[in-house]
Amino acid sequence: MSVAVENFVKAIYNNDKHDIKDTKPGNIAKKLGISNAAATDMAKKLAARDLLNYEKYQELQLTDKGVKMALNVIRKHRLWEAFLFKMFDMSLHDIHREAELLEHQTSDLLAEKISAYLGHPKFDPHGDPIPNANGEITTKDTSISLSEAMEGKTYTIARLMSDDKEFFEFCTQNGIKYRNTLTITKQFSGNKMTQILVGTNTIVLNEDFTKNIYVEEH
Amino acid sequence: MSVAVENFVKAIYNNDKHDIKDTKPGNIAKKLGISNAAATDMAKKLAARDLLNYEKYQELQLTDKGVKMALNVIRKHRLWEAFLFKMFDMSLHDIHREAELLEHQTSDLLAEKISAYLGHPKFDPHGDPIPNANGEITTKDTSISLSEAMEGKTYTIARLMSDDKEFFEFCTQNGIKYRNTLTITKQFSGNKMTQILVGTNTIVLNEDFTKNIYVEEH
DNA sequence: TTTTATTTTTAAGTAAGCTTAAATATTTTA
DNA sequence: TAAAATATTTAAGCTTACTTAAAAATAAAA
Repeated sequence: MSVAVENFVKAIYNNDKHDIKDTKPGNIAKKLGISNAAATDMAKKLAARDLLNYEKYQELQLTDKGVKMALNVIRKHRLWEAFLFKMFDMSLHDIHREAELLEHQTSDLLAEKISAYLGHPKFDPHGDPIPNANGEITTKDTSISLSEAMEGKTYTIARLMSDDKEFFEFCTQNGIKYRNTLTITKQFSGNKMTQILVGTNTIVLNEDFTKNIYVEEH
Repeated sequence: MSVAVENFVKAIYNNDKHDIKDTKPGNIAKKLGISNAAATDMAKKLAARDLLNYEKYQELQLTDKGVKMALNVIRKHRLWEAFLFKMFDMSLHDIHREAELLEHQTSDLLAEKISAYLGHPKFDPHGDPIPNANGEITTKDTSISLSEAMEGKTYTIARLMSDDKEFFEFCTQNGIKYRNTLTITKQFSGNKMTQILVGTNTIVLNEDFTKNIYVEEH
């Protein structure tokens, strides 16, 4: 299974989970930074390998086999994140970047060794759940996007979902991290801007940032 | 720099160091498990990129740039070996296999973090020297192949050079490991067979194994 | 030294993973 | 609902990293 295939399957899986459901080739292409034509092409090839269902102009749907592959890669990614986070003093963004590469070159054996070393953690440093060796996520996710949360309420940060370096730098600088607490002090004009309180810091976020922050009721 | 290029350059470097010097495409091809034609092809391409000097029917010679690339990859390989060896209970062969993959997906930053964590080690678990971040090997190598060592003498094991799983299993089972001591008790018919004493074990090795064991005078 | 065996090189071809440009279908909006 | 905008697909083409088969050169053996 090549890097391109693993990334394609992973992109569909992640998109399916977290975006406004749009798994058509164009949207996957955008996530992967490839052309629409390349994505359509790949979709056809993966359909032939029973990793996804493809019908012209329709959404791409992973088969069980495709989901299994995605979860296997995601497991390795998140284990690497947890491991690097524990071992080395590196930014969340740098850790993410390393994991993005290492995930494709990690045997199931090594993944298991890392998992055991960490005490089989259920979450990575962003708060994302780590699938077990069978590709099952045993924790249930009750988190909501901060852009959908309610003014006046206090939440626990459940996940930080982003590939963007600036987002993580911003979070680090402002105490926005996994398991910290925040309160929504004010929402402006249809949730386009959100004012939050983290520790003693009052911060105003726009939607580009709030949509990446997932929280749970306190 | 692709995996194929890194492995090609690495194969020339390693071969140049340790084999009866033969860096012609055919020999490199054999090491990499590709066809002679593919190796010739690659040699021409890498010559165009100033990584090696290529002249028809002649030995391939790495340029300074090529050596630098090789040492950068080798550094990452050996750091991973040292790191995995320290962290996890895995066989030397499994560790080698993981490192063979991870070496190509490791940033200089991560390599430096691993090196620092280990206290900037000078040798990996096979006894191979680890180049520093500038691609310099600061230790001088005075080891010789066991197949060239002398009967009756006692040596310290300096390096175990092999990709072969059975070789490492054999070594592990018989106490043949980095920094252990061995004595050559008998040599047979022009060094084709060598009898050694390791701890309380007497072992007879054929040349396929002795050529992979490097030793230093005691 | 000449023949034979081995290597190296060239040539032609393949698969994966991309690209751009044009054709076709779908979606939006007026 | 028809026109305009957008997205998807098809088609043609490129690069990398291989392959096999044949030609050419080198190395070994008689």
